[in-house]
Amino acid sequence: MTVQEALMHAPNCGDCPIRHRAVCARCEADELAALDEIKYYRSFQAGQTLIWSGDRMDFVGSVVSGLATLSQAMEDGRTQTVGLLFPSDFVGRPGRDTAPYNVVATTDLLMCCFRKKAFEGVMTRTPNVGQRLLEMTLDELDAAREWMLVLGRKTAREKIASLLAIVARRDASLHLRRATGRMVFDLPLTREAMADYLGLTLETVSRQISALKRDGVILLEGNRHVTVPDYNRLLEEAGDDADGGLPV
Amino acid sequence: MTVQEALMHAPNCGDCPIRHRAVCARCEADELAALDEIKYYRSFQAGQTLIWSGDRMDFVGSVVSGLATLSQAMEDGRTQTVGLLFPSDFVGRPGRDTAPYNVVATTDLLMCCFRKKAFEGVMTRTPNVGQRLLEMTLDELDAAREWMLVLGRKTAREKIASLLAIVARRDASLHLRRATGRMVFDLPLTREAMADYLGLTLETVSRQISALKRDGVILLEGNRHVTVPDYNRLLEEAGDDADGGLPV
DNA sequence: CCCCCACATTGACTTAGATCAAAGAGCGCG
DNA sequence: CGCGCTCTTTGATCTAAGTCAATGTGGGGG
Repeated sequence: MTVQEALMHAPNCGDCPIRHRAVCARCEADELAALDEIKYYRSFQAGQTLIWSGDRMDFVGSVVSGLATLSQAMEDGRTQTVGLLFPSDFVGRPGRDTAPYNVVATTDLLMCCFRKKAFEGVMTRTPNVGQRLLEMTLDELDAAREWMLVLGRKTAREKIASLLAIVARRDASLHLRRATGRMVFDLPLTREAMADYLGLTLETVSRQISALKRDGVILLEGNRHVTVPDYNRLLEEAGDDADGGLPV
Repeated sequence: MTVQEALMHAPNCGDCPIRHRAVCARCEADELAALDEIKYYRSFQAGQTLIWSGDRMDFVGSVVSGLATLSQAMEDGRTQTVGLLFPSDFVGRPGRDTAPYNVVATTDLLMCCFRKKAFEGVMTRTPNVGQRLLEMTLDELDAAREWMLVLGRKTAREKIASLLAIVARRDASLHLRRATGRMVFDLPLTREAMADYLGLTLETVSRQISALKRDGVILLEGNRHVTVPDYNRLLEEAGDDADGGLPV
């Protein structure tokens, strides 16, 4: 039985893999109980769109496992991914009722959801949820601004390295490891999804990944399985100073 | 006596030009009094750096008049502006004590400041301040993501048009007008500052402004004074649908 | 087991914007 | 009032990344 199945069938906040990082991280036992009462799990398949921009949003929730993207499109079809939603990240906005972005699962995805109305109720009654949400929102704002530097000023090679560094860091954090030295992880994105996040074409993504492989910055096994022999080298390639960007 | 001088000498929250949009917007009389007691004004000259990235931040505050930029730099000198701070926008983050970005005045600037400790105290006691701050932070997150689309996917011409549209919109909002039809305003940024926000070089900014002028999308008097004959035309040039981007 | 099909790579060529270089133009100060 | 400084415009050339076009490839279903 996978973690997903376990949670779908016998959900228990105490055992939840994102308990210590999600919107509920600061909750006391009674607050957790209030959330527990209104929560429900939903799973989505890779490629599925959870929410369309402009849709009425009647739930909010946390990513438990898998990866989703937030994206924006122009009328002519140009697309920009504006955020990656890793496990523990929060989806939705209490107080707004139409979704400003498309939310798309790029891998199979498990979400811990709350009806929006009910969540808003809990939020007004339990300050720890609202405070944690403010904190997470401020972190997301930092991440968005960090990414503005990537989009506005970095070269294609630096962009790829920056994305790999983020995925490596979040993967490590999920396994309670520090981001350092040799790291191994799976890329939860296709080349096209990477291009959409990096403001590049998929051809350029492919070429730069080949170049990083050629130069020994990364090793690939298949298209998705990545080994980074030296995380600091990767950060250098990303144009970050070696202690690197945002703290997790 | 200018608004600035009036505020410096006889500050009164009731008369404040940003009272209805700033972090204090939702405050009741008693909450306002609490903020009033700990507030003080500071003014800065165009070009002055208010805060250096990495500095200890011991105050937070609101822009009352003028414009500041938030920017990030790479070691090799590449710079990206990650946010514009218009009147009513908030600077600083309760709960963090080192500044993540440079804050630079691009025009003469008046700020309504609070010592961070004192502000944090007010925040825990008056829910309306914290809630308003969450709301403003979520709006800033939307703005940052909107800008990611601009940086990642728009052409130089569309980028310039997008920036002009934002400045026009914020200027209108400050004067309690709707953004529509003919609009006249001053650009609070040099070509270089525009380039830093748009992920372009200043030469490209200059060329594209000349092109927009040639095509009648804007009229210029001197380098800073802009007339937009038709705001919807500008939005089209920005690649936005005509009802346009973020609500103010 | 092997065939498909979506995903990925690679190559040849084009182009938007960067870079390098040289004039203009507004304005604050002596 | 005109000197000098900063900001801006414009031109010529270069280049990173985009576009168009084949060609590989690996993993899930028949």
